[in-house]
Amino acid sequence: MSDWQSNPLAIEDSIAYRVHRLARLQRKHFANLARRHGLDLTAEMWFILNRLRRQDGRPQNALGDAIFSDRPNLTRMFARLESRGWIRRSADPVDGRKVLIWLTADGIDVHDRFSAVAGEARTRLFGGLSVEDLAQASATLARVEAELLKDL
Amino acid sequence: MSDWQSNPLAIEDSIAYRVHRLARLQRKHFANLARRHGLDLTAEMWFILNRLRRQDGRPQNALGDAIFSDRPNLTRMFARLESRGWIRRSADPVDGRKVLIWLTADGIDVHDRFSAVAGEARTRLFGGLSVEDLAQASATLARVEAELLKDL
DNA sequence: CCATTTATGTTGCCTAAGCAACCAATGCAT
DNA sequence: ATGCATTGGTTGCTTAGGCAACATAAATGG
Repeated sequence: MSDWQSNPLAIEDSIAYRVHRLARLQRKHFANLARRHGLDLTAEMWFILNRLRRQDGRPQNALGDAIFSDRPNLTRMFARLESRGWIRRSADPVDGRKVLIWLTADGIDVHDRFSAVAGEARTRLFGGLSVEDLAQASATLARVEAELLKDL
Repeated sequence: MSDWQSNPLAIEDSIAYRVHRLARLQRKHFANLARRHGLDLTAEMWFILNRLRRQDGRPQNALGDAIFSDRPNLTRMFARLESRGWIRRSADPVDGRKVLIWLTADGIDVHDRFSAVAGEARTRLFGGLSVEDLAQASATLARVEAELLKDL
């Protein structure tokens, strides 16, 4: 008997579906939030800006770790950020293969202005949950993530 | 003090990042699994096939509920499934606006053959976790989802 | 030192998703 | 019954992501 018939729980309640939906809802929510603040900024761009705000002047390849973005994706992402004027690229004087990424003044400004808004949104979304619940959920997801990484 | 400086936890550990990464890893994992079984099948297609296996002959619009897919997306998704020969579309004799979606014999075959594989993968990914942990994580995510839906 | 391998980035082609605009069919309200 | 709003679907434009192929620079090994 296959479980699309026998599963007493709707498959929509499974973690896999939930994660899928949640990722899209987050993305949408973030974009709307930014739009309401007059910014054409996506969640992914925000991840990158966050990363760069902590440390820039690094080759593209070293900046995708937070979101496991692959090289083609990073190339295009940085092209978009550059077209918005938030980053600039420079050749690595030491290694001719590398392209170093720097936040521009505009990029820093966008990050710092939107930082408060993002913080409020986080509070609104996660503030109602206990620290224990969040930690437990995060730990469970981390274990699934580890399992997924095993198999690529 | 903004939290990109003060947060003691790496932002990569936050639920938002985790959900984002996990969704992509799931998607990748599923596609690889299908490829290894000789199928050009994505997780999203699988969600739809699952939905149709439970009930087909319904208008497109009624079939996106499981993943909250919007109409343009469904149109294109069904076009891809149709090009693979797994579904067919027919005009609704009662309401000229609607397009009814049906699984073909091939679609049913793909679903039923891959169902076992998907089940094994699920066991591998989630089998190591206790039912309580999974339920708790799912409940926590459901609450975040509810919060996201409030704000659109 | 030269040939081969590796590292980095880019491009092309595909799927997925969101948004806005549009079309056609239906329903509704006066 | 006609005009108007609503519904269902499609198309175009955009971002994001995965994969394969490619170009160039650097490292490595004989």
